Amino acid sequence: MKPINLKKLAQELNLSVATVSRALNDRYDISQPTKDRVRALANKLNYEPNPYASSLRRQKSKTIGVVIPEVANHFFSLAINGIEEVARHNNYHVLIYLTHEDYQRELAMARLLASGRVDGVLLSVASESEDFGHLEFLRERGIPIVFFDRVYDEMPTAKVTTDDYESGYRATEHLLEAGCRTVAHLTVSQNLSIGRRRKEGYIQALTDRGITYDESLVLLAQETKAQDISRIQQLLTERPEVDGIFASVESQATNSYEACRNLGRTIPGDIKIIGFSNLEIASLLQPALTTITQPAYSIGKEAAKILFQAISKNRVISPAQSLVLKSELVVRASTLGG
Amino acid sequence: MKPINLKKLAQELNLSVATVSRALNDRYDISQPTKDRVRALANKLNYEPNPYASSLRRQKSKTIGVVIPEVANHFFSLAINGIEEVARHNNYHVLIYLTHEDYQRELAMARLLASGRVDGVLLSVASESEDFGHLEFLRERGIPIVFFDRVYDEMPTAKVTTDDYESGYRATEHLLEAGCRTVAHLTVSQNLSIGRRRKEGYIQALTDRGITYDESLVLLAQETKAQDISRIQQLLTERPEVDGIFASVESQATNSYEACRNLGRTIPGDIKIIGFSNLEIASLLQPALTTITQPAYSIGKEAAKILFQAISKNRVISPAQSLVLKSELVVRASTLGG
DNA sequence: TTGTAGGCGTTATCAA
DNA sequence: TTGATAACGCCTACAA
Repeated sequence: MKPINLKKLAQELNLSVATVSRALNDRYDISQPTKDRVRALANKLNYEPNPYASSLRRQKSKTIGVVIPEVANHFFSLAINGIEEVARHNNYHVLIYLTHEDYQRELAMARLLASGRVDGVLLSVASESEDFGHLEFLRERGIPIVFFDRVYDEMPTAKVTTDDYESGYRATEHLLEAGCRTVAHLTVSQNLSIGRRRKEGYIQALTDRGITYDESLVLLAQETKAQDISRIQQLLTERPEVDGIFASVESQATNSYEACRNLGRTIPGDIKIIGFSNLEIASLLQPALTTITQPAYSIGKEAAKILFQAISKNRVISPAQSLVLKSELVVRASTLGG
Repeated sequence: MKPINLKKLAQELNLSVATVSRALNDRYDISQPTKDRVRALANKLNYEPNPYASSLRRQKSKTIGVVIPEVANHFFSLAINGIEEVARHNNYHVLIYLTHEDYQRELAMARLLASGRVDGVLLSVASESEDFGHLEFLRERGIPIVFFDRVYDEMPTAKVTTDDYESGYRATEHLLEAGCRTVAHLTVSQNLSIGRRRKEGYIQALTDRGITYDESLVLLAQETKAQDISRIQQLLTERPEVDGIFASVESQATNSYEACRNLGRTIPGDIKIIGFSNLEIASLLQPALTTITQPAYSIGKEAAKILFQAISKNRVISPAQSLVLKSELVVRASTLGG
């Protein structure tokens, strides 16, 4: 069955297509009786306007694009929740794109989005990303972009992030105060803003306590989980003095647990662990994991709000609209004692 | 800057719009030199065709809709990974809709999708759902639907599910073999196919061992996590003989952990727990959680494949295309001993 | 091999 | 208050 369209409604009602369209859009220049008649029939026939015809004519897609590295990750899925809520509230649709941390895919997706398919983009950059020419291209095409969590610092648009530097500092400080002397740092690509800032906080916290920063204690996440675990084990073996681990991403915290278990190291006895994490069940781990928890849902929500402001007012987004939300340190058993 | 369109390319090249269009679509009736010229300019100007104009004309949206109860859930986010992979492979875009288990939202989303916005729908039903008239409506409009995991049994279309009955049976059997005498069952709305089947497996496993099914040992998930935990505690307190819990959804397994902790019950000593779960870190819990793990990624992938077959061949989907994948029982510490 | 013209369904402009 | 018409950008008969 073909979907019903304006023409059919108009025929049935002996009205012009234009009148039917205006009636359905509740225009002031259509009489109430006509509106009622039109709406009655539209309801009866389950009329739904063709969104693409409408988009073409109005030059509005009523759709936003969300580009993220992955979805099987608590941080991003909570952020999507926030985004979806705001989008629905604005009667917008949400297209989702996963880069899988691949810069080439991010490039390709930017191209796809430059065609008018979306009215705006929310993006968290892939760790392999290099520059942001592809995103400048989007902006030139008039498509506003708001970054969340992982940003290109230099790009002049709004970014919704957390206090990564401070959180990195606090995490490290917390380990040191718990009695750690040698703190390893597991982080992500230093191309990423979050990777750099969290590490800077780590370094500063060490420095403030007179500990020299030792680059060989820093590990970057690899391709696979198995690789990561094995490299952590290698580090812990080669550097037996390591008694604290600050993981910059959730996966590296749990990888550290596995590495410790494999090596027979106890947590927090031998090694204390803290990690950025949005795991709901951090408290059920053995031992319960001390976390830096980001307000993931709010990040998504606020980023979307900024985007929709720009879309509805048709204004360029200014970097001044950026927001920095606070993460929370939740102390649990994995950093106890000392 | 306005996006470039066919007309501008045509002007620049002194060709007709039609020729440019055909050249870009690599039609046989355009000379190679012309194709080369057109492509060169299109590349230079970063031309991207307007997808909505194209959709309108071709009556194809190159987009599918994914409707799920929530995204902050390992099962669904892994399924999305599978779906996205297949979609990208087919050069399709993915719209995502979250019902938050609300039937009204599922209704509203079905309406939105009936307008030609998508060429097909992948759906996992909301627990509050009642009937599927809204989805039949979609099908009548020519939009194919494939269900995954949570299905409307009666609707004549393909469903990709897991062996829920058998898994429920095995989970219960496993607890009994580990020495449990009184097994509680935490499940979801019995409107849901998965809720019913898993419970049937539970009942049958009990019956086969001569244990009478006791309805008061079955708890349905509530609105909030706090409510769920408190009801589990209430059950464990009123029925101190309960020595095993079979949780039909991930959240209820971890809720059970919290309830036991709050009551000072030890796992697996006092109570053994098994749960459906896609938690990667089930093994890091205290104690490690025995799980029934669904092939979430494959479920998403297979469901998407069936959908794209129907879309590309323009054929109605038959229930005969349904697939039942196997879940895996992974025994860990939470059901040890006996 | 290329161009002309019409239409996909909707909305905006102008006229009645 | 309503109708006729053109246009959004693209694709495809049909014509040349």
